[in-house]
Amino acid sequence: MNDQLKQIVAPLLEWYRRCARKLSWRSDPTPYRVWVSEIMLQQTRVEAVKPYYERFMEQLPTVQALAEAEEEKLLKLWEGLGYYSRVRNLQKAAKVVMKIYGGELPADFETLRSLPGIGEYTAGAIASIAFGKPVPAVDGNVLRVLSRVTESRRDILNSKVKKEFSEQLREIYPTDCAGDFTQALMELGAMVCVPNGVPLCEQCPLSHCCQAFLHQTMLELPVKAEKKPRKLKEKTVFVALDPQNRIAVQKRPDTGLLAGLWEFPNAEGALTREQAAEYWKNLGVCPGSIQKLRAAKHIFTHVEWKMSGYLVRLPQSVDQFVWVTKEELHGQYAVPNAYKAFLKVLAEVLG
DNA sequence: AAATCGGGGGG
DNA sequence: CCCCCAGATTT
Repeated sequence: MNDQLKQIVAPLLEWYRRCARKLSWRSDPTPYRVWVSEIMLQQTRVEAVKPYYERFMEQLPTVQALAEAEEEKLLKLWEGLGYYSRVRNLQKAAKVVMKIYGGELPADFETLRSLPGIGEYTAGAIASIAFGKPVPAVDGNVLRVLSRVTESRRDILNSKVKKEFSEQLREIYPTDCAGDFTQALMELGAMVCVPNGVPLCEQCPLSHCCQAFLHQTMLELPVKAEKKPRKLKEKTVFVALDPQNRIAVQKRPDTGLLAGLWEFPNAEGALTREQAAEYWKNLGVCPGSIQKLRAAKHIFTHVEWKMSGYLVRLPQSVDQFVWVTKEELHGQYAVPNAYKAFLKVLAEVLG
C-alpha cells in the first residue's frame, strides 16, 4: 500500500467539497450527462466546453436522441470545438448502447472502455463519477499533480508511466465517494496545481506532503518529452460567388483532418492570379473577376496552413460544388475555424 | 512508440 | 511565439 499517496485522500476531498466549481455536468451527474461532458472535455478547457455542452444537451437530451441524430446536425453542434472524430465516435457508441445495452450506458469499466471514443481515462471518469466505482481516471491534470506530489521526473507522456500512476491511485481510491475523488484530483490540477506559470501552493491542501513543494521543484515538473515541429502547408482558398451571390462549398472527406466538415474550394500551393483563373477554367467556367484577398494562416497541432485567398465572381455555378446562401452556410453547414478569415470576407462582401 | 486529430487562452 | 488543455485512435 502506498503510504505517501494515501495521505492525500482526506485533505483533497475536504478541499474539493469546500472549493469545487459549480459545473453543469456536476450538478446532475447522470451517466449520459457525464459521458457527453467527458468527451467534450478531452483536450479541451472547461470554459470552452460550457456553451457547447448546454446547447448539446438541450438539442440531444437522451442517448436515443443522439443515436438518431443526423450527422450534419452533430457536426454543427460540434462546430468550432475541434477533434471532430469525438462526436462521430460519440454517436457510434450511442448506437451500440441503444442496440446492445437497452439504451442504458454500462457501469462496468471494461464495457465502457470497449465503446468508441472511450479510452482509459474516459472509462475511469464515467465509472467513478456516474457510477461511483473506485476506478482511477488519469488525465493531464492528474499526471501533473501526482508528478509534483511524488516529485517524479519521469516522462508523463510515456504510456507506462501513465499506467503506473494509475495503478498507484487504484490502491488508495475511496470506495464511498469515488466520483468526488476523481473530480478533486482534476479540479486541483486545473485550479491550484496549474500548468502554466506558478502553481498556487499556498492554497493547496496537499502542500504539507508535496515533495515538489518541500524541495521547491514545482516549476520543473512535470517532465514531458519534446514535441516535433509542425509542418507548413500552403493552400489557396477561393471565395467563389455565382450571379445570385451563392457561395461555393464542398464537404471534406469523411476521414482525416476536419473530416466531414464543409469548406471553400481550395487548391494546394500558393496560386498566382493566372493560376487561379486557370483553376476555374479547368472546371468549365471563366471568372468574371478575380480579386486577391489578404493572406491568412491557421495553426493546428501538427500542421500550419498558410492560405492565399481569392474572391472569384462567376457567370454561373459549376456542378463540382454545392452552392449555398450565406444564411444557409451559417445555419446548417459546419465550417472549421481554419476558414474564419474567409467567412469574414463573406460578411464584408455580402453584408 | 509515434503520428494524427482542433482550437483557444494565457504566459 | 510557446505552452497546455477532464485524450483516443491509428499506424
